Amino acid sequence: MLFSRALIPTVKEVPGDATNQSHILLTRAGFLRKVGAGIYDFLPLGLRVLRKVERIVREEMDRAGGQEILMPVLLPAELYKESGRWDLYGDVLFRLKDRKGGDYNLAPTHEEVVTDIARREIKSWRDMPKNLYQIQTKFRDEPRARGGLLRCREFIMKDAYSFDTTEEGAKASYEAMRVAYTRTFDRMGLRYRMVAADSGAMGGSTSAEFQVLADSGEDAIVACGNCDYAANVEVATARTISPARAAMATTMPIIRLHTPGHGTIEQVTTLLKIKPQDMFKSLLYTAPGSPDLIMVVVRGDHEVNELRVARALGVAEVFLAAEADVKKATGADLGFAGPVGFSGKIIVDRAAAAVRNGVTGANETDWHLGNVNHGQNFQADVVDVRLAATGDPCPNCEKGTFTAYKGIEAGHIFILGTHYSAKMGANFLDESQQSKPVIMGCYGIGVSRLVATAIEQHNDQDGMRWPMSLAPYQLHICSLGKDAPVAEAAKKLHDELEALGVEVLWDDRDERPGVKFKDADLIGIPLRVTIGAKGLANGQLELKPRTEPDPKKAELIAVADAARVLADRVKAALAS
RNA sequence: CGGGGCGUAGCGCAGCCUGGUAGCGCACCUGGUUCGGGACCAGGGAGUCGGAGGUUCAAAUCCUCUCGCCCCGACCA
Repeated sequence: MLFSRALIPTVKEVPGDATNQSHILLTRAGFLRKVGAGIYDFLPLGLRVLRKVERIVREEMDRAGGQEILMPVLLPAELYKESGRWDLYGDVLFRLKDRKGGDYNLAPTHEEVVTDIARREIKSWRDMPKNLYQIQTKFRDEPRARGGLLRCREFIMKDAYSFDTTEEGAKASYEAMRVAYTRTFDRMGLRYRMVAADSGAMGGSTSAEFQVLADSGEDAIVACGNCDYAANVEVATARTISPARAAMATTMPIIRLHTPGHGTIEQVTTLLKIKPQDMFKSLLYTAPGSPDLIMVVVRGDHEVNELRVARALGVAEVFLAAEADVKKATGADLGFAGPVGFSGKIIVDRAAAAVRNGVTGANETDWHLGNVNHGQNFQADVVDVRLAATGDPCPNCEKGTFTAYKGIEAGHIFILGTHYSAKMGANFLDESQQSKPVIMGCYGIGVSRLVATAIEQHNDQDGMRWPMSLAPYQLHICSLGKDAPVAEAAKKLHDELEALGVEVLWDDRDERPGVKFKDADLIGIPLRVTIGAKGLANGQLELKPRTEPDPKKAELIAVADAARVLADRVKAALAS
């Protein structure tokens, strides 16, 4: 491809609304343009990367026994009404009406549609196992689209669905997908962890997320330094160290502490010269169906795991109470809530329950209490409700400790069981002529999100650094100056490489060298070839990998057999 | 959903407080000089100031409504 003919609108200025590297670089390098909130154009280079991601995903799904299908995005509401998600999905579901006033929605995912296929086409135990997948656009009206391609309202996803006759079969299907995902992300050169995850509203028994490690990620995960255990903090078990210590300390009589204007943990610890782990942090939550606020108490240095709070209360989710409600329930301003004397239900985390002679809010503005002890000064249900964090002991091997990471969820695999098949009547006849619901699994990969995710892990101050497997082109030729021999040599090399099956971008523009080098670094094609008049006079051209930080460091290659040598380099990089 | 902020040329922004001829940088076009890490000089084109209504002799500027967009938060009470 000739740069002069391509649409590659690079810009020097950082887009005003971009906050993360992938969004900034995709925009600056001319891969992506914003159309609306969470809605984007893929320009030629961006689409080429997207296609590379799709190709790898497709190859690995096919290898694992999947069959590709294509389901519609526009869905009659009946399907989602049948599964109950027409109501459950709430505002996230894009809804519309046709000219007759009939209800429709845009598909946020396709369990209902694929289950509809299954109930019509999969009738016998002989028809299974099956694995159907598609690469298709999804629509979700996110409360807040953000991060460029990382969280969009319209995005491209690979979703696969497995159908089995038995639990064991479903587990085998799940395992095949796990292996396929590992291969997929390995081929993309990503650093990731497979982590235990919440099955959430999906209602399945087994699920795991593939989290690509990146500081810009929205998800928090913890991983053991000693064994393979890794989990989303939502589900990680945070164990408490030596509860025996608590029993040893003698309790002291409660005291009142004047803390005017000091409401936060940080302010109180500074004022009283104590450590956060000697404080009780009290948060108030509302739960659907419960008129009263629930107080959750964790140690001052810990965070509340809201998912676990919800589980402990037997509800789907809980919400932090509004400021006005907190004042009403405690009689004090924010920052001075505490369990002593609180009349409502209290849940205390196991670690907080072990705190002896701790400090907490007095439910009176500008006052705290000292020497507070669970069991003596307040009663509460003891439940593990805190988030796991760095340094916590691993519950799996009991030797290692957790390290916390930020991750971008790139894939999620579930065993769904009969959640949808039972509800929608996707049944089959087994060998003994009994009708049973098929056992399903579902497996997603965020295809368009991966384009951005790869950049989050592969960039530097000059631009993107694509792995060969995802690069929009494999080799970038910069021809410098206007000398006819240089242009001729570049054209010859370009044509020869294309004939050898190499994807080449030749910067043939009438631009100064600096402009070409800056654009080449920004676009981030893994191999760059420079052809200049001086080198050409010696029969040489220069090869520089994008990952080489020294701009002057380049390998000299004889022009005579450059095409063959370079094609071999590309092949080698693809194979590694 | 709560809080904050922004909509002015293709992009990034100033001007608004204190109403009076719409500006800067990048990009773009023309000519010239340059040419191995985002050149320089000269000239030029390009904007219903998000939209609607109002106040006023006069509105980008003040008021009301509305649409769009961004950030923070959905936590440390």
